Amino acid sequence: MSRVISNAVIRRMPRYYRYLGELLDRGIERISSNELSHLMNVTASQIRQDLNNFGGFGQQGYGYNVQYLYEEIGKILGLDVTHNIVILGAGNLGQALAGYVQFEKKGFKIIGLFDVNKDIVGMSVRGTKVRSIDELHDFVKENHVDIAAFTMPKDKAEAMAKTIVNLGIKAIWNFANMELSLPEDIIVENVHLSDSLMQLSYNIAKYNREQK
Amino acid sequence: MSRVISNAVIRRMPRYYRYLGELLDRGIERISSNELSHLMNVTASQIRQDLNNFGGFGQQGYGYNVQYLYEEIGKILGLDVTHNIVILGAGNLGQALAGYVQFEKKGFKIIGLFDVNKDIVGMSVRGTKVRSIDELHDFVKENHVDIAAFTMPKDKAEAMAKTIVNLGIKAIWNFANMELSLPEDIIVENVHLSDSLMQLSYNIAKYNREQK
DNA sequence: TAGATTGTTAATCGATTAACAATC
DNA sequence: TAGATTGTTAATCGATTAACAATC
Repeated sequence: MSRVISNAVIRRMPRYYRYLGELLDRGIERISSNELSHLMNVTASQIRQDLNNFGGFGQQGYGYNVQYLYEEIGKILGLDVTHNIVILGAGNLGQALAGYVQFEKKGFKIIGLFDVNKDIVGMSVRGTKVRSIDELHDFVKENHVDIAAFTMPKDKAEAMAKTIVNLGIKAIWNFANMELSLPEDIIVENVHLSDSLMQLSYNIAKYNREQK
Repeated sequence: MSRVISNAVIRRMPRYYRYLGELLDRGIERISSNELSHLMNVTASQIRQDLNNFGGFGQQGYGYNVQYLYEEIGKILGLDVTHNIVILGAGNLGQALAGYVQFEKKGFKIIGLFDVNKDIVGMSVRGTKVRSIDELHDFVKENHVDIAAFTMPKDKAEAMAKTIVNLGIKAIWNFANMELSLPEDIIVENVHLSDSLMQLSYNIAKYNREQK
C-alpha cells in the first residue's frame, strides 16, 4: 500500500512544475534545493521532503537535473498522457477555457464543446464546433472523454452531474459555484471564483483595518 | 495587536458564507455547529474554533442565528462595502468575469473593461463598454478603483502590474498564469487555472494507479 | 430549572523545519 | 579526496480535534 500523500504537498507540485519549466526555458541545467528555495520563497527542506514523497530525483553533491525533475513531476501530475475534455457550457467562460487549454496546455485536449443555446450551437470556437447538449450522449459513446468541464449556469450543474456520472465520465472540472453531490469514485476539482474573490476582499478589509 | 488568523481559516470562511446563504434561502433560522458540521462535512469543533477567531457569534443552548452569522461573516469578508473592479483584458475570460461578477456578486462592481485590441474597443459587454487600455490612466484618476482583474495574456501581465502599482491600485485578482513580482503592500489573489487542472490530472493518475 | 450548545482550554495529530549521516 | 548536497530522521511548530466548564 502506497503512502498517503497530503493535499498540501499535492497543491505545491504544480508550482514546482511551473518554476522548473521556467528554468528549463532559461536553459538552466541543474539546481539545488537551496537555490530553488530562494527562487520560490519556500524552505529547501520542504522541497526535498515534498519530492521525496515520490522518489529520490536528486543526486548528492550535485542537486537536481532540471530537465529530469521537470519530466518526473510531469509524470507524477499525469501530464505524460493526454486527457480528453468536453466543455459543458459554451458561454464566455467555456470559450475562454477552450482557448486556454487548447493553446497553452500540453496533455489536455478539448474534443467537444456543448451548449443548450441553439443560437451558438453550430458556431466554431477555437477550431471546435459547438454541439447541442442533446448530442452529448452519443458523443461520449463514440469518443473517449476523461474530463467534463462544468461551465454551464449553476442551476444546470446538479442535473448535468447526474448525466455525466451515468455516461461513465470519471472526472469533473467544476466552475459552477456549488458543491456537486457525487459518488465517491468521481474525481472533482472545484474552481470557486466566488471564494477567490471573497478571499481577496477579506485581505483588502484586513489591510484597511490595519491602516487605521 | 490583533491575533494572526491562519490562512487555513480564511480559506474556509467563504465556504461557511456559501452554506449559510443557502440555509437562509431555505428559510432556516438557527443552526448548531453540530448540524452545520454534518452538512459541510467538517467537525463541529472546527466550526466553533474558526468562528471564534473573529468573535462569539453564537449563543449557548441555542446555536447560531443563520441570518446574523451570515451577515457577520459577510462583514469579515468585507462584503458590506462595494469594491470597484476594472478588468484588464476583455477577451473571453474578461467577459466571463464581467458577466459573472455583475450579475451574481453583491459587493463588487465592474466599472471598467479595458483591452489593447482595437477591434473590441467600443463594444459593450454586459452593460460596460470596452475602453482602450490607453485610457486606463485617466480613468483611474477619475474613478475610484479597488481591484484590477488581470485577464490579459501572460506576457502583458508583468508590465501591467507595474502600471497598476503606479496608478495606486492596491489589489489584483490575477488570472495570468504566473506570479507577479510586486511591492509588499499590494494584495494579490491568484487564480491559477493551470495548477487546478494539474491537480485534477494528478488525481486521475492516482486513481488509475490504484485501479491496477 | 434542566437541557442544549457555545466558547475555550487541553490533547492530539500532522506538517514544516532543522540537523546530519550518507553519498555523489 | 574534499566539498557539496541529497535523503531521511528527529525536533518543532501549528492546526485540528476532544473535552468540558460556562451560560443561555
